[in-house]
Amino acid sequence: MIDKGRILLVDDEEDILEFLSYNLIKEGYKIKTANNGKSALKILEKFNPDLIILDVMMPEMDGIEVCENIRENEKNDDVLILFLTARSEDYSELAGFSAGADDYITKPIKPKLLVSRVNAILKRKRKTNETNSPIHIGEININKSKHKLLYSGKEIYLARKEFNLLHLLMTIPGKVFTREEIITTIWKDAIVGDRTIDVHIRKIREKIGNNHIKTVKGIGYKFDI
Amino acid sequence: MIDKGRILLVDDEEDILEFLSYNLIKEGYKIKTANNGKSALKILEKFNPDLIILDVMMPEMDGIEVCENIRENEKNDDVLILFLTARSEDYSELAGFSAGADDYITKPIKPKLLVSRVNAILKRKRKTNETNSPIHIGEININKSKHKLLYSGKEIYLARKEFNLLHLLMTIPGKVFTREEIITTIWKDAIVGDRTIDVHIRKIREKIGNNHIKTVKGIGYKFDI
DNA sequence: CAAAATGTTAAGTAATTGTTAAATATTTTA
DNA sequence: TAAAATATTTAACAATTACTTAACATTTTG
Repeated sequence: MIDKGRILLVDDEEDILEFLSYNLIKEGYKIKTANNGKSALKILEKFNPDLIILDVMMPEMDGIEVCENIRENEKNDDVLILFLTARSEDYSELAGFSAGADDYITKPIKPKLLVSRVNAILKRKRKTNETNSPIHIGEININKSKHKLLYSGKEIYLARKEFNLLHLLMTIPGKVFTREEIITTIWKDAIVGDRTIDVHIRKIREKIGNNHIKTVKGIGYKFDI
Repeated sequence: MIDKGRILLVDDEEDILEFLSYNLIKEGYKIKTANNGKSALKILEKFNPDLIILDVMMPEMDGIEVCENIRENEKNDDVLILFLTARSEDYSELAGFSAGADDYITKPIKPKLLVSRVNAILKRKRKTNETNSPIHIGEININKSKHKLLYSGKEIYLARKEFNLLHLLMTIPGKVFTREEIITTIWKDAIVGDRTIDVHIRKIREKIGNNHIKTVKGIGYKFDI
């Protein structure tokens, strides 16, 4: 089955984690679970989910707090957060939204509702992701509208051409972009010499290391994780 | 009472319109009602609501259709749409979200839930929409409606263009505003020379230091914390 | 191994932005 | 309303940064 997306579930009740997992795996999502805020934050670093489903009521660190923690780190700008709240806790919606939540679902959870909501929110995400929104791959975070590149959370400055080039490669990780594609995208109609791309590639590699941009001889370059 | 926002209610049942109106007027919202999709679209043109509450099940044109109609027109990009759906119609959420709804409430409607949901969704909107509300970032406090800038609590005077420019950059911290964006926002259609922006930037930097406004060569300027 | 393609360097060239001070505009004040 | 005070824009030039090139080295491929 195709990878529809990655979801991190956070709840202190094992039953609920299982219930959610069961229904979402059936839909084709990749799932990880955490039963408290701390371990959620830990898993978050490696798992790079598209969506976090977060119970508001948890011992120690509640959902609101976890959410705020997540949002503090710029790296997580583009992860979606969905709250689980008991129907009675009306107030929590307000606090939740201002803490940076994107949506919420009330308990008791109905499978059909859950699934349709998750599908909807992730569909929306994919749509906005295609253009200018931040791309997050592995340790690398690139945000075109902010012209900002984070590598392991550290900001690295790239000049305009370098930035655009890296961004282009990252829009479709794994895809080999031919030299021609690169030229027409980054340089439009300008005519530039043969070594120009290489020099830019070199400068990017100088800054982010040699592990990500791979040369495919005779064709072009690609970004790999 | 202060104008908290404008809401358009659309339902074919008069009882529900009254019930919703009663509860929302009590909260300080301005209300208009329509009992079918056609008249809703008509009212929409003049009333300019912040939020439309839309019943899914209506004769002739159902909520989904109305919603799609609304979203077709770019003018309505920023109006929020909230669906009313009977509990059993789970499927409608899916259709609703993909038609461009922002949230939904299930019938039977509980007043407290309704009100808190509406408050929350409109609060979120105001927060993102309100260009005039004070912005507070780090040591800097800028208040457009008062034309006042505080730096570490101390007032600093900025001339109008300087002020508008700084304010613009601060509306989305981190985002790089291109020179073109800046020109069209601050100068509207006026034609100004190439160095004008730089001079203003320089004056702002003179007053608040060089640590906040960053140059992104070839692109524009951004405000960073 | 030879040809083709890519990598590397440093230097030259181009493009962009910074800085002044003076020229205009605009607003305020008397 | 005229003078004074401020604000804004321009223009000339300096400084900085980005980009490209060219020459040569290295790697890959058939």
